[in-house]
Amino acid sequence: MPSISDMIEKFILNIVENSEEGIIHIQRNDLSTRFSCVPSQINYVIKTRFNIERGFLVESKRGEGGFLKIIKIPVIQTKVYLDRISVGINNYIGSEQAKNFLKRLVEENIISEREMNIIWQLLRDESLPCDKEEKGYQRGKMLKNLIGYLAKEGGK
Amino acid sequence: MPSISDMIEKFILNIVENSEEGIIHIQRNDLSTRFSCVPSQINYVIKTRFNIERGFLVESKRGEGGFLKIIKIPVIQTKVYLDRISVGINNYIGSEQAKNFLKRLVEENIISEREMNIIWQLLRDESLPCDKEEKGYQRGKMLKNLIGYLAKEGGK
DNA sequence: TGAAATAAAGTCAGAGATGGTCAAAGATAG
DNA sequence: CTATCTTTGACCATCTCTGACTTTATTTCA
Repeated sequence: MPSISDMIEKFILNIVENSEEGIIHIQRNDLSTRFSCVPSQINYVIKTRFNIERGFLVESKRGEGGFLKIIKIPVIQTKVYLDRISVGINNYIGSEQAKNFLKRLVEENIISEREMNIIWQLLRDESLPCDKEEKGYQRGKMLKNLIGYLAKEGGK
Repeated sequence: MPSISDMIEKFILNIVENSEEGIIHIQRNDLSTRFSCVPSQINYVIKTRFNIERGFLVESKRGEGGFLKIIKIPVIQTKVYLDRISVGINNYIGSEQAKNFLKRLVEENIISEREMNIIWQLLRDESLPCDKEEKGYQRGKMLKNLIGYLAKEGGK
């Protein structure tokens, strides 16, 4: 017996697969009404099924005209990057580890030197004014979303 | 479904883009009548979409013959622009404000579209898992460091 | 000429419309 | 029986829309 979350997943997946660009906009309240569940269950589905590891990027907007934007990215490519930086969910990424990862991306022609420098400016210690633990956690999130984008756009 | 504000934005943008000098005069009441909204919603659109971060100046006149004058700021020297927006970056930077800065950097030819997307992945809400106040503070730091780098390296 | 009327535009706080987070309770698989 | 997955609801954050009140400029007319 599939759970409601499974059905919601299928529903969204179907829309994504049938979209031109692999990019769709949906509304959280629409979905929760359609499946007679609380709105936050949609967040649960997003978090567990439409994450980077499964090959999706998600952005959203609140207020009138709000939406969830779900972007499908090539999951194989993503997995390769994720494995390489060894970032599991919620993993800590130190600044050295991040720098090394970026350097490898440059060596492999996935990002340019300049892009590496730009990224570095955003995730070096001085740009994250919080304690060490949190810095690492944030770098993890930041790099995951970056990886998602790179997997979708390809190297440059 | 785009919000009314989004449609008003598009409408104004279209007029600006099709103007000779990037300078237009419109009337607040005209717009609010056309879009069946209260006049103050036009102020809201102006404030959130035609602000300095996005590269616009707005002047106005009240009374008989009143108008809104919307000016698209022309591209200027990279260094001058970076110095200028550096001043605008205070402690707290919301995600919309950050996005506006980035869009403008693209228009100024200081960063590429791809670089904008990369940067966006690193400072959007979903990449900064902390509370609101801290997100804003961190974006400020991140952007300051980024601008410092760009000022040194020059546009691309 | 100067006060009153008229015709814009500006401000701001609050209501409305979405989406997000988190922890606890409930369900299920091994 | 226990670990994991799902469901729920209370509370939070963000974006948009509205209306009452204010400010400024022009016109009218005594």
